Amino acid sequence: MMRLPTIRDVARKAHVSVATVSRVINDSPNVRPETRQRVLDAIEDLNFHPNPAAQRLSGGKTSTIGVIAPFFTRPAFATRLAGIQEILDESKYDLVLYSIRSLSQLEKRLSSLVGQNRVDGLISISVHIPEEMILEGDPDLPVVSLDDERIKHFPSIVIDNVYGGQLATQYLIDKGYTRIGFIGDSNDPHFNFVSSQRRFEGFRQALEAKMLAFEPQWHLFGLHGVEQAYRNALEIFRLPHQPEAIFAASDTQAFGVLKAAREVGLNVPDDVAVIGFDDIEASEYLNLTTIGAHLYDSGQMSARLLLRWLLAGDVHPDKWQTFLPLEIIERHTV
Amino acid sequence: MMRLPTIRDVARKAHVSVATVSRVINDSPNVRPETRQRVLDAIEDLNFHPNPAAQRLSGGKTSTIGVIAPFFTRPAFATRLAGIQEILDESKYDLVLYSIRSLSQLEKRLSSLVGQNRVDGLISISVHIPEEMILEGDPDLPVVSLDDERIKHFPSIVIDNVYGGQLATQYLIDKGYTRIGFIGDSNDPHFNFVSSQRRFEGFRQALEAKMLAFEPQWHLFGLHGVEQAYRNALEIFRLPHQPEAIFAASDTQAFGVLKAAREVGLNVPDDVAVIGFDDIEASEYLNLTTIGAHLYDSGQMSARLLLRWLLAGDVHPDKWQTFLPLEIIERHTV
DNA sequence: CTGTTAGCGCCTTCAC
DNA sequence: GTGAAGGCGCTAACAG
Repeated sequence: MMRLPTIRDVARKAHVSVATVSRVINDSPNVRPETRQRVLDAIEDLNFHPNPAAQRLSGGKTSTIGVIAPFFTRPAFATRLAGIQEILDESKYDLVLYSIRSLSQLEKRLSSLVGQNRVDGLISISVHIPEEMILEGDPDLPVVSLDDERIKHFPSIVIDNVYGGQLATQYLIDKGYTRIGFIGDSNDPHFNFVSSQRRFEGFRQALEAKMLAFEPQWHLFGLHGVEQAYRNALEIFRLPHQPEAIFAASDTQAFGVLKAAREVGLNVPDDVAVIGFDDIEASEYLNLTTIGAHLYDSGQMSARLLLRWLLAGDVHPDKWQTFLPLEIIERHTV
Repeated sequence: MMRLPTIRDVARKAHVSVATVSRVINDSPNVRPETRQRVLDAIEDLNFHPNPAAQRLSGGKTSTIGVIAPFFTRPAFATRLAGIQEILDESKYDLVLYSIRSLSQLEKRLSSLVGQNRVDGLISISVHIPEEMILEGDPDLPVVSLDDERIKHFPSIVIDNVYGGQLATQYLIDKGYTRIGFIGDSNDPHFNFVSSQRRFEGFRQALEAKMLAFEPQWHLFGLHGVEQAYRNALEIFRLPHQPEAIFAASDTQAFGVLKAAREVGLNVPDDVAVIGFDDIEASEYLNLTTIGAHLYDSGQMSARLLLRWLLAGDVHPDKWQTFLPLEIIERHTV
């Protein structure tokens, strides 16, 4: 197995200097068309590809974008990642995946990244990155935040969770339900996610606006996941005085509610209506009525934003914070 | 923003040569403990991290593992990827994600990878990589294949789909069902996946072994996905003479069957039983009885295998092909 | 055990 | 428009 061709081999073959070859590789303008063509031919003949490591070392750029995601905790993340992937795939950037399982791991990962010139840019999905670490350690690093309302110093793509909570609740109200329960997250131990709380806020506001009953025993919180939601829903369903509809802070939790309803023999939506939030893939299978959060699109948006930043050198102020459109996906659980 | 410290800065500070610093970085044995410590201290003081690009260029290694996956087509892939991620996360290797959408894109991607020294190793999920491309272009590239029965020249982690098909079918038979239908994939236009066909083969064998009815109109094939499976199942359910149970080649398709059953008012499992294959996450939400294929674990296994290969220089013959254990996950649809 | 030195492959002034 | 030469940060002989 022989040595890969280098820029020098190309230069020799095309009877030019390495500098010229470098120029055509980086399509610098100052090359006569015919020499350029000669070089191109040589490149073709030799099946030459510039060595990325050398380009990185010499140019100071990595052609790499890091994506930080709390991978395993929720299905929505994979969908967003897929959206990012699709966009980066068409670019010259490699996508390297950093998956984290806790805030402390996030910090570790960040300190191994920040100021080390390992990536040209970063996208963080859902986790709230410690902004000071970046501002202090590598203030010029382009970072785009996806799905974190709390971010301050970086451009972001966010869900208006309060509004989303109102939207879901209002939808239930419009459908004629007046006794509405809520199943959401207790404080998240690993990442301090707050979306559930914000959605609950929207829920309350919508009820208040209509002066509807707000029964504490109808609002239960637990660790995120099907299981906890299932248990909490069971508890609610065993109440003597039950709600007619339940708003779950996420689709996953809505599945738990559905499971509980099935178990106690409650028919959905006739006996109890259920609406979720996110519109993950499985929701379609389950015919879950939910709030669509454009997961895949938002991944694409974040990648496009970062790419433009990398290209233009800065981000247009209009794009600093963009709210995702939210929409009701009507299926069969309401 | 000042220059990052280099190996030279460390050398100066520790009063040694760069070679020595390099030695302690790569923990080479030939360094006196006290000098090593001195170097370590200097590294610590300067917060020095070796520049990966330089290491790659100089050492000829990339510290990068490429993962090739048909990302968007099926949920099972994301789960496997997550397993890989977890293992690589603990290693020094970066995981760069290559997602492909067709066989032709796979070839393009491969030719940009093979022989270009861009990755130290490759894991391919579910897609059948054109082995000659690698054998000819970069015979020393470590490649591990995950979930592709057809692979010949590389170590692999595979599902025995025929056996799995038998297992599912046998389970149905044991439960007393004798009239069993099948919903699977027609020929896959993008990737030539064959798992569905193999599972069908197992299905047939199990029926034959028990001399059970094999009704062509009970076996329908379509593009992979909920929708097609749903349509096909509807068709079957409208037959005058219906099966009592249906084996779907994947969980996703089983969801389509469930949806169809609900729609025509068939109760599962009383009127019709349904078993799937894979045990993806959503299956738990849906209480789907299925064949568990250890998706996450298999991702981990493939990563461990590749890591060992990278470390040891070769793979132990015993590990050349490992079949995943398959198990019946009993839930509520049978 | 430690230091010197020559690359790794490419980019980028700076001359011409 | 093109070439020569230095350097990016690190590793790997080769000496000593």
